[in-house]
Amino acid sequence: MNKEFNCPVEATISLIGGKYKSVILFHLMGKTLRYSELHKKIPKATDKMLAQQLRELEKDGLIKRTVYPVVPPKTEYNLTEFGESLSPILNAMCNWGESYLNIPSQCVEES
Amino acid sequence: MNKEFNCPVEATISLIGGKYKSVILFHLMGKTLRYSELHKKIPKATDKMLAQQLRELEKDGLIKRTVYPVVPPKTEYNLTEFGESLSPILNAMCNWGESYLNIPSQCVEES
DNA sequence: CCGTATCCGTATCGATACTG
DNA sequence: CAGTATCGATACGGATACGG
Repeated sequence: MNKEFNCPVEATISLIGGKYKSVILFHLMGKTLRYSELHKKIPKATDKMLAQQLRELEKDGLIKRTVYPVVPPKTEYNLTEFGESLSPILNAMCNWGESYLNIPSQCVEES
Repeated sequence: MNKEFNCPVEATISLIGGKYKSVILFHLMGKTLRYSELHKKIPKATDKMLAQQLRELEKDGLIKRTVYPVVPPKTEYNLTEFGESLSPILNAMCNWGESYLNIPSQCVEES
């Protein structure tokens, strides 16, 4: 697999371009969420997809996964500093989607 | 195919998330390029991929394709206003890729 | 020059079932 | 609760050949 990129844009997309990756990252901005909370926010993703994308984001150093050895199980996800550095991009994507695609904003969280 | 999105970010990615789409859009920002010029800037893409992604971008109203009926053939691509509105996102992705991934910038064009 | 057509392997994604 | 395992469909992407 070729991991060299000619263009920064291409490199960036390779990290956040997955079907649910940018959405996951967006929901985790400035927050810590449990697996089930994350899943509620992205209902269309199956467990398989969600777990897989989370593993990749973790491998790429964008998110941190914390497992609490309790019953019932508890796993929390949050962005690393590296992940947080994506905020300008994620916010730009959210704003654009709202403005130009008229997507109802469930991104700007209601409390 | 489900075209409804829960989140603006997801909707945005669905338009620019293709392997070469964001790179194409980026190279066309504020410019008009011929097919061959575009291909030179994205050498890794095959003719098939480049043409396919260009068709999709055209279908989604992000780029305009102009064919000149001359010999040899001449086809030019440029962003629509809709496409230009993505500039903040594309620039953010380029800046981030340069800053955090240390990709040599061939994005900021040398003349 | 600007593509399309065909074939084909791989990666992505979904559905379902199951588990500590 | 937080996943994994398995199977299968389809989309993505590359190689090559060809055409107006």
